[in-house]
Amino acid sequence: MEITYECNKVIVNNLKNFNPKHIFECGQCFRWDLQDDGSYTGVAFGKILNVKQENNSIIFDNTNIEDFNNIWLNYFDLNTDYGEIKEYLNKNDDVMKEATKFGEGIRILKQDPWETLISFIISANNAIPRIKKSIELISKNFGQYIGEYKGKDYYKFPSPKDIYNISEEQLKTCGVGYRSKYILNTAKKVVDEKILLEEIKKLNSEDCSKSMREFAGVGPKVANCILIFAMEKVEAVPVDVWVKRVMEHFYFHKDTPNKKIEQFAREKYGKYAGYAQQYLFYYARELGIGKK
DNA sequence: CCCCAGGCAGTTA
DNA sequence: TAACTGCCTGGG
Repeated sequence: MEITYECNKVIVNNLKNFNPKHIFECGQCFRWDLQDDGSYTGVAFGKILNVKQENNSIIFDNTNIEDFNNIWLNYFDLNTDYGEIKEYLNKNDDVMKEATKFGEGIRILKQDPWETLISFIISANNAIPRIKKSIELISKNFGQYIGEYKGKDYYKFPSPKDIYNISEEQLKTCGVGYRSKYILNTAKKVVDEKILLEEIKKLNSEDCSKSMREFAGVGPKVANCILIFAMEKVEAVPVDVWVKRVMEHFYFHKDTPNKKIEQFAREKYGKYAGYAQQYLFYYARELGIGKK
């Protein structure tokens, strides 16, 4: 990995295991949008960034050295060796060999806990395009304006206090439906009880999950998503319909309870079970594996 | 028109 | 503690 700096952009050469499409379309994030030139523009930690792959380079546009080192290096998990992870997962597992080849450039983003908490409450029983639309509207309507990039305005994801101060009716205009109650309750709980998600992040996997499930609208699957995508618990295995389908298709050959699938994955893939889940999810969803 | 989507909470037995 | 059911919304 060689990093060079130019005016308003950071270029990383020879970065292995990094593919913007795989990263942004593997279901872990909702605020990155594909542009006409094949790049992705998104907002994270209050900053607008554009990511483009060109030959052997990844170009991070609209940023500088400080932000790259302080935010993006960690956000994109650039110090983790995904080659080693894949090697570990692929051992004695032909399905995983295919899945890691298919989503070779996946990286688990280290996202903001609050934004991830609300985003995955919205994700329950919902479709990705609609989740994205709701989060965009919530940010636009209730988040702080950041600036414009290539003719489009961008907004921060609203803070707990920002959401605390809005009504259920206002929130429903963002298309979240019955989840509005959960979102408002969660904002109220965080503000009133002065909950520090960064402290919860320090807990072990089990306690962290327990804490998250105290929020309305957070069950086992959503909690595991928050754990892996924001709490750095890379052994967490969210079992959604796609992971359920792919696991039943390749390993169980029959209808299996989600809990059993989670347990199986954690035993089979150990400390990297969360990564395994992510490769399997992307593989299954893109190819429609197990879909009736 | 009907169907369902990356689950959850609330209610039964 | 497992099984069952309704649920906002909008695109196919």
